[in-house]
Amino acid sequence: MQDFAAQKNTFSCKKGQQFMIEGAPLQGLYFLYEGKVKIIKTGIYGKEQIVRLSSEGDTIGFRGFGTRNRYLIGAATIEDSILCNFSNDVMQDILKTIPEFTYDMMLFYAEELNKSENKVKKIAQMNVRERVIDTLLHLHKKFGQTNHYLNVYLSRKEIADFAGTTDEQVTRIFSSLKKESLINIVGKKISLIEIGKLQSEIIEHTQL
DNA sequence: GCATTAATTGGTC
DNA sequence: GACCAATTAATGC
Repeated sequence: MQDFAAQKNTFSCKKGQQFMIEGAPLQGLYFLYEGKVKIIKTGIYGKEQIVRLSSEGDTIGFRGFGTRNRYLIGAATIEDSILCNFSNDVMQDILKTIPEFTYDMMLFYAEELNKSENKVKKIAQMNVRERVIDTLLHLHKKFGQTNHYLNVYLSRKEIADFAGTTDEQVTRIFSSLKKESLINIVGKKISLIEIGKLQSEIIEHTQL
């Protein structure tokens, strides 16, 4: 494994930088050392859909190697990040040489596919308010909360892209949630006050 | 400090 | 619930 680890290419990215572009030729697989990244799919009208978010230790671009020769998704940093890149050749060597790694990879794929299916279901079945709440809960689960504030700063637009709606809707839902004292917002910092209530609101409507 | 961008709010379809 | 417009707040230079 040491041999393979030597063949990586580490680089850093400033906030908002797109390092993986839709339609660009494959450059292997990325590993996120530090920072946060959003995975994007751009629609025909220039609308972005955030497919998933990645934090430290996540693998990015795993859908894009081996099969097709171009990426089907894009990725951009949402804060200053450090990434490293493994080329296709290196990846294939690793997969063919280390069965344990390949097995872990397979479990990882299965897991991600499951998450993806759940997300599709959510977008299709939940209303906007529920999707925004779900996004907040996801952020809470993924990045955690310190001093009662989420450890991630996303613009309204980015939250909208993730929830599959528009930034105006996100703003409106934020204000009503704030009025209901379910969340609190100070600048870009978001605080989930009544996590239990937020969760129950989603579950009630999901299990109908 | 000024200019650009993001957030908020109201309105229309 | 999306799109547009106007105002205000925040941010970059």
